[in-house]
Amino acid sequence: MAKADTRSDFLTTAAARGFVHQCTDLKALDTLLHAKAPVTGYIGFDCTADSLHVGSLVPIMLLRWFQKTGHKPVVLLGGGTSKVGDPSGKDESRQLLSEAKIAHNREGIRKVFEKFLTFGDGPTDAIFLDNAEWLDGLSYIAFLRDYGSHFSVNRMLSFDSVKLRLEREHPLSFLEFNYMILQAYDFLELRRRHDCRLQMGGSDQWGNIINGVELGRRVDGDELFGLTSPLITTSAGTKMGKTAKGSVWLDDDKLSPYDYWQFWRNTEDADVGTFLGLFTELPMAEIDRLKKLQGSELNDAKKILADAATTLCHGKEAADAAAETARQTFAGQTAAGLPTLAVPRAELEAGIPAFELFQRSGLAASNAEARRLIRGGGARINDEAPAEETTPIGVNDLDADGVIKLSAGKKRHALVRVS
RNA sequence: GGAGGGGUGGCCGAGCGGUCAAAGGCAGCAGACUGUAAAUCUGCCGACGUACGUCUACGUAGGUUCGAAUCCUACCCCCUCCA
Repeated sequence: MAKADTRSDFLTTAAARGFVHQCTDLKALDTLLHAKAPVTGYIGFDCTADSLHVGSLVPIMLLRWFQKTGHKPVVLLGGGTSKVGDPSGKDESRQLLSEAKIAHNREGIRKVFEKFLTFGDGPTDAIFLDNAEWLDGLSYIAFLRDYGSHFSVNRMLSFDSVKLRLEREHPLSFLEFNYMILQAYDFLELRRRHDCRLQMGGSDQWGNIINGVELGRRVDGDELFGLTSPLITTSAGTKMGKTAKGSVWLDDDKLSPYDYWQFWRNTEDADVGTFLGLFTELPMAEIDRLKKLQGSELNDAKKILADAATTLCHGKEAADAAAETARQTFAGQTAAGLPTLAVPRAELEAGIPAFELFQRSGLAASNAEARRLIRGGGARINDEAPAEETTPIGVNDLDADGVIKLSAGKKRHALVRVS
């Protein structure tokens, strides 16, 4: 990694924390960032879902550092390119999204960003842009004539994003093939409209980014820069950001702060140091100390990671509550902060079969799955295994606080209350 | 437009008239071991029913057959080569 002699705050910090993978011209970029007060830089985000998950956290944090070190971040939402679909790294063609869906997604994503960046009109305030603004109005012939000659198909075919698809004989439509051209054009527009000089992104965006850098140079004679971050996988080699419940969303409507906290708490040993650098703002000296912890002591580092990451995303209060819920739960107590299922008193008086309760609480996806869970010995009701799948659970099982605690394995818990 | 190959469960991938809810792998869930870690081992892994069971599922729609993922017909989609 480029630890070299950078002088700018931004590159020095970004490199030390593990954000830097490749740069088009590290020296020149460093000089620019060091010399000029706010430089404008951007990262593009898809509008393919109505929220973002931890998979996008690296670029989000990178923009945050960009802002903190005195520069102006631009969040470019791909309202226009979402209508095309980025083929990078995917074998399947993306589904095309409707306008209404894209608008809905855009708002959800905006909400997430507001937690991580400061927006406004000031010189280093972040701004949101949507590339639909300039892409929607493009006229095909004019565009081809003005920019088409600057793209070499030979070259484009050599980019990994395209090459992979071709080699694996997966279909790549012309529509998708155009994605990189549009992305390159975005950079040009951003330079013209906002004097944006830097595009950042994941390492899978490298090809797309250099296209933009080159287009800017050829058309406007600008010196533009590209910077990519490593693609983060867990040390087990799997893509990060999946749990039992699916994606790890950054929106508390989609994933509770408690589950978010748990996600970080369950980080593999080998990833703790990397994650602390990327996903927290703890000083590097502290991180160096934490990642040296051995064996079970690393659990303390994981808690710090979970606290810090959850605070960034959901605020201090929610992080503390999540930590407390976790502490109680794993100390064998019944914590009030767990997900709760409300059941009418009459139903509880009649008794509900154990398997049904697990299904309704969300701990099992179907009755059949709940039954398997019980049969396999993974289910607990108030910390005791139910005798049978159908054992009726009722008012007698309520504890002193009026709740029944359900557990699926050691980590997944839920409460039942009378409504 | 012509010739050939192909579309199977979350993914990859076998099956090619019954013994197929469909091999195997990956992913996932649970158990053991641990440190709410990793690795390893074990069990589970379409839905619904306590259960012999029922329903849904092998691109789509029909057909042949006692019986089809497997055969036939039409259609849709993908790939390769030719024009």
